[in-house]
Amino acid sequence: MSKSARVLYWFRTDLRLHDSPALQAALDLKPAALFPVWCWDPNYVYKHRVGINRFRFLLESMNALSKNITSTQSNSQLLVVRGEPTELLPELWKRWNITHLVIEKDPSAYGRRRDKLIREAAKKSKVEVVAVQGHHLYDPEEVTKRNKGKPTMSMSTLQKIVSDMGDVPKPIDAPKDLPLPTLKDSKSKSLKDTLSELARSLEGLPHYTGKGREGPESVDLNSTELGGQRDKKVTCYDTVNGEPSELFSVPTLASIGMDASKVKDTIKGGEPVALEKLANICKDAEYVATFAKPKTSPGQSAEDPSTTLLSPYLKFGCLSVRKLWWDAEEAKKKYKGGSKTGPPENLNGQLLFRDMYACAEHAIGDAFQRVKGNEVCRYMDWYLPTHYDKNGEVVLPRPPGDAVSEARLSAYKLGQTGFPWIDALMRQLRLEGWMHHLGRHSVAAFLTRGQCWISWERGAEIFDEYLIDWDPCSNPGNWMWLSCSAFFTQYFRLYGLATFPAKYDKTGALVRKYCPELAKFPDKYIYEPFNAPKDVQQKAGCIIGKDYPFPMLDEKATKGENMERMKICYQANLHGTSKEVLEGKADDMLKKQHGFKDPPKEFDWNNRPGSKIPDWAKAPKGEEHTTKGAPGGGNGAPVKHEDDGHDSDDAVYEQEDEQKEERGSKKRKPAVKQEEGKSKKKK
DNA sequence: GAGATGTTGTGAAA
DNA sequence: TTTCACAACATCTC
Repeated sequence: MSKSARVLYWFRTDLRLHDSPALQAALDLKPAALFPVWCWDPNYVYKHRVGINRFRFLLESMNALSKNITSTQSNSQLLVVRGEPTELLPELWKRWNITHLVIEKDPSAYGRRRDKLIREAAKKSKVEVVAVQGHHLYDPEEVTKRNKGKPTMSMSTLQKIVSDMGDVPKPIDAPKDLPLPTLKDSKSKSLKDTLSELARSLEGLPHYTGKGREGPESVDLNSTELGGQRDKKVTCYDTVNGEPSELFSVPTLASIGMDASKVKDTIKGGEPVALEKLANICKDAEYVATFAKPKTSPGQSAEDPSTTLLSPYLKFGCLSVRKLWWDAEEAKKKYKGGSKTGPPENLNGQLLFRDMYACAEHAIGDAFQRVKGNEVCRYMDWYLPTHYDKNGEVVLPRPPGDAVSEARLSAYKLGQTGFPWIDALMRQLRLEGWMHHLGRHSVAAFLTRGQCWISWERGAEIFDEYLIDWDPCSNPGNWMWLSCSAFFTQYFRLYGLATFPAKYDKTGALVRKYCPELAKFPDKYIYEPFNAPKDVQQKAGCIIGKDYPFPMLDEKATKGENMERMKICYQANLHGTSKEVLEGKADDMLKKQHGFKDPPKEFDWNNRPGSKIPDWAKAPKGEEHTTKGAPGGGNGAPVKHEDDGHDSDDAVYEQEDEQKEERGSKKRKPAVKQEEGKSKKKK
């Protein structure tokens, strides 16, 4: 049987050749032919929020993989076909006489939904499917089974389960040879011949014209209308297998309608880069052996990170998680110094957290990315929640929420909140597609339970769009953690917008880098330039309220109100699957029972022009500071943005004077007036 | 049922 | 630099 096996190896979550148990399983079939395929899925192009940086990283990784395949087998390469996998793959099986489809298990909810359809199609086509776990340390399916179908909600739970599952498997080497991707009666002598033959075999296939099978057909989540980064036409689906001059080639950024000049490619994709980075990290045995995540500084940039910055490579499978695990173990052994760190704070512990979120997501499914229907997610009456239609489908674009929250979300996304620490982090994210884990803590807590009281779903969407390493399990998992919706409950622990970064870097290097308009402020005021006396601001060449925005809210006041509000929500003890939540009555109930306040109503944008904000940090032309195009849509609230910052000088000085007066009493002037009357709990 | 524990808070006091 | 109160959560162990 195995002699005549003809394998289609479908790459998805595993853009590598080293330590790929699935690829090994394919080779174990001793196939007569092996087709290394990437199906350029329109659902990923249109129906997932993916920004330029993640697409760039993915395309680089695909190109690197293709090169790697060719250097292993000169007459092979990554065969990129463009179309809906459920339609296209069955055609390939038929035309290439495929007997086996081999895949690395994709444990995400979307992956499982897609693969279920593929399995059904394969059954009809009499193609055998071989699916092998390889993306995590342990198989989320197996862990969930051992946890009786329940989500793994704590590190100790996960550790207890996996302690019975044996060691993490040792990594295996990359194959030294690969079978050829040739047709049964092939006469090809070269890669070029092979590609031509394969292209001829696909003649007559219609090219894909839709926007993916998932969700409403017309919706393109990455279009600029919906706040995305696609401003040009998608052309990658004009052919099934690429242009005749570059058959089965990796698409370009331009062909997915995105402009590469808009991002900074600090983090390069690909398996070779990943392996080199890992080797360099493991050379420093002390670093690996004493690594303690909470002690690493969020104030360092991607060029000189305090962490490994390997997450993007794990996300796309450019790096095997088992290789990282065992190389770290080996490095640790070499360290003869004092005390070594252990899980959960060490490197291996970080990988265990990744598994914990994957296993939790596996048990919950699609709802893991949302509040509603998510049994582990505590319900809070956040502003800007996700809306659903009568059929329970998410409404896109999202109907507008209150104007102030929309405006705050927009400023947050652009890094123009008036809080340097938040703005530097958000601009770093937008520009480079990465942010230190503790920086993510800061901005996530700020948006949700800390200051803005905006749903973590909105924050997760922004991360979804900008982060290279976005992961369907870790990202929502961490947003629930930081918003105290799940996994973590100590809501009285909150990150200060100046105190927390100052713990790591009193000089504010990250702020100076990403908020250059603030670069000349003395250390004392770098995280709170709005507290600097007027002469200091003048000397720094940056007047707050004119060259850099005034803070968009009062940090301490919102902190106090929101903490009280968290307490009330915890007492109400509603979750995503509570009856009141599913029936849409939770907000009214909470409001009635606990006297919650309405959303804030005033937002004085005239005092937030920010004329010295660098061009790259500004909103795209025509979308300056409008909530139109906020993630998931918006109401286009009347938020004004003055590019030159001179139109509203009177208002600026008025505010500055008030600020000066209040400085004596160490109280900051909030940009948003406080609501009349405090919320009162009834107990 | 009590007490300890939980990767990653803050600010004052010792 | 370390320790503890803050006002207080859920979960795990005994």
